[in-house]
Amino acid sequence: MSMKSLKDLNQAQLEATEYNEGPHLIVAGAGSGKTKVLTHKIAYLIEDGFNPENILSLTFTNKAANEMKERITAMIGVTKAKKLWMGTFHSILARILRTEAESLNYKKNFSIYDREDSVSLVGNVLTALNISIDDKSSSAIQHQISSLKNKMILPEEFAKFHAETPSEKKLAQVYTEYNDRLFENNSMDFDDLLLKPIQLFNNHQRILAKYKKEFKYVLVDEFQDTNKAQYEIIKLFVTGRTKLCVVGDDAQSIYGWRGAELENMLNFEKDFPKVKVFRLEQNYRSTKRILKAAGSVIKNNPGQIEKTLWTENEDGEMLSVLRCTDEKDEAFQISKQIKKEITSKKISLKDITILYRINSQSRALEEALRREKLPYKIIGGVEFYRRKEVKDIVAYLRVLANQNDEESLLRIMNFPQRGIGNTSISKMIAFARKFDLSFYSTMARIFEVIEVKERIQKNVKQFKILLDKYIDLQSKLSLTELTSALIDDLGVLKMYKEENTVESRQRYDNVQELINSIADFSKQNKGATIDDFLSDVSLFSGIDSYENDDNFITLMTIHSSKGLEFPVVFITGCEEDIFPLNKKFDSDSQVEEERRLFYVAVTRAERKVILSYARSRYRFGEVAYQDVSRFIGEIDPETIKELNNGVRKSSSRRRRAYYDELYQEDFDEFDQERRSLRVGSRVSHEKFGEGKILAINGVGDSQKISIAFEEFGTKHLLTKFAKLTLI
DNA sequence: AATTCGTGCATTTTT
DNA sequence: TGCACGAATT
Repeated sequence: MSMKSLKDLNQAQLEATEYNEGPHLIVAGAGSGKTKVLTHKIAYLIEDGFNPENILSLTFTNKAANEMKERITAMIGVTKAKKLWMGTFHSILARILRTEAESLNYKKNFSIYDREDSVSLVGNVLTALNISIDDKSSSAIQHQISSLKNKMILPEEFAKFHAETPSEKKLAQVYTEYNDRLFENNSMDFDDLLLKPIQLFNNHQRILAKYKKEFKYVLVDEFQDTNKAQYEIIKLFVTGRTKLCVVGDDAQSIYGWRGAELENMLNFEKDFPKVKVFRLEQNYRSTKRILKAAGSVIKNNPGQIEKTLWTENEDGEMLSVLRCTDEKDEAFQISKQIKKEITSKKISLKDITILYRINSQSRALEEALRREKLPYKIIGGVEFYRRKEVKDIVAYLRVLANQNDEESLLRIMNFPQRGIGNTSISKMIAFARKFDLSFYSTMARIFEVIEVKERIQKNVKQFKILLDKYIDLQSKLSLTELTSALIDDLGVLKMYKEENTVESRQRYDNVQELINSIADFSKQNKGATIDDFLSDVSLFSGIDSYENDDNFITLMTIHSSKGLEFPVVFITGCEEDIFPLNKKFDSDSQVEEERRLFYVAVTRAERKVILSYARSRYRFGEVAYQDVSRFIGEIDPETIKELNNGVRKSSSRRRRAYYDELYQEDFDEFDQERRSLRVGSRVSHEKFGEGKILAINGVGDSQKISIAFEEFGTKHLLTKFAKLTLI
């Protein structure tokens, strides 16, 4: 072993790093250093003489890929590191697809539709076919289509073998048309980026052979989250001679809803005989208490890969629970706790994260943090590249790159307003379909579309001239110059400035920011084309932009938090119907996935976990009364305590600033209830008579209470059944 | 064709 | 609650 750096690996990590024979699976528990193993493995291989361009390393987020690239660059230098094939499944395959597009009868400048684009295309298809399916939204139908694609069921197969009921038959029709339109638009959706390569490789053995020869070592991170198509691709690349290393944790599989098949991991040993399995079980992140709590919850899931996560870290603090009246109170109490943490314990804001199950929970939290003047950053939510003004400009770039991209073209027809309304557009679409033309070609022949008013025909003509000018300029200007000139020509900045509202100023800034980000991209990626930039934009996700440099509290969904760690973690909304979500309709397997999500949330924490739940919450426009999450009940009572006994009284003046009188009543009632449960209170029990509370352990239904009764001695009772009255 | 107003509906999670 | 979409109005 030549590398010094291998010294800081533990025995299990070292064995996994050094093993480079046949297919192997590394079962890596939370915080067990799997990224370290992956990066060391790659660096070690290259030092050993392996060609970096023969290594394919696949991750799920760009962020994970970038992080690995950085670490490897630090170890082996930028020249070699740059040659690695390293990225998300989607971005690597998009790259391959651009190279091989012709073999699929696509042009290499194809557009990539994100979810929003796909939904809008589905909407257009529904209108065109004049179909509705059980009153489902286009977004629901898009999701169904996406699920089919994830299972690798193509339109023909679905129509032939799976579509039986009338709704299914209609779905088949929509699915078929949707896919045809994608092809005509020279566009692919996210799922196509996985499906098309499979088609490509199956139909062109020579192309497959080329990549098989290239990829001599394939590494896959977050293997538990691969779907059927991704697994298929891995299998295509890997033959007897290829080396394959997959890393994952079945306990952290949280993308079942997106088609991830945990079975890929559980059955890995069946698909690849003579597989060698390594386990990373030592956790370096969390305290003993946190691991115990997380373990006590996840053990309620059957059928896991056997492993025991342990740590040499200290016991640590108890996990704590904040019981709150409603979502506003929850946000307020969390702010209070944060202030306490930063003043008393030298914890800075960037050490703290607030996690939630659904994005809509962030609103109340944001409001409270703003009021308390606590700086925060939201990861995900409405992302920069998904904002209307940004998407509008991006749509222009897409049309410049790919004139067949009808979705983008329709988006900008009347942006900025040039008097081409829906009526005229519908007429043009009708014309295009009738003569089997693309929308763009129809624009060239606008004077033949006699249904459109003459004045508007001229506007269309003008618009076409503008587009052609920039299509031509593409080859003469840099991407940054092109975009700046275009934005200038469109006059959008001027438009936003003149509007001069809070919103328009924001839009102004965002468009400026887009120009900056293009300049930045061009600098980072010398020689990159407009297609490269557009690929990047489509495949960008909120978490990719996360950097923990500035001093902010981080807010995000639990899904986004995967792979990250923070000293202090707040897990909010621990209520039935939020977390786990939709308990009424959930199958066991869905609850199990929610439980794994809970496990992910808890194991993000290094030192402290604070769970919160609200007794009531505004949902669907009305107050819903919430039950405590079953997951809180599953946590080992020895690791958890309630935090906010008596918090309310001292803060009543503060509270008034937050709540109207209606809430006030509720609080006082709540105080009464809390007071009866305090340690030291005297209580009376039906059978055992009077006594004094010695201790309260746990929360919710599993809460236990110890009482020293005068005549019957000390008893440990479940609070739920004890029927105690305060004396 | 654009603006304004009102109704109804929605909430997972994301590459 | 608040957003998106459709009808009504200018």
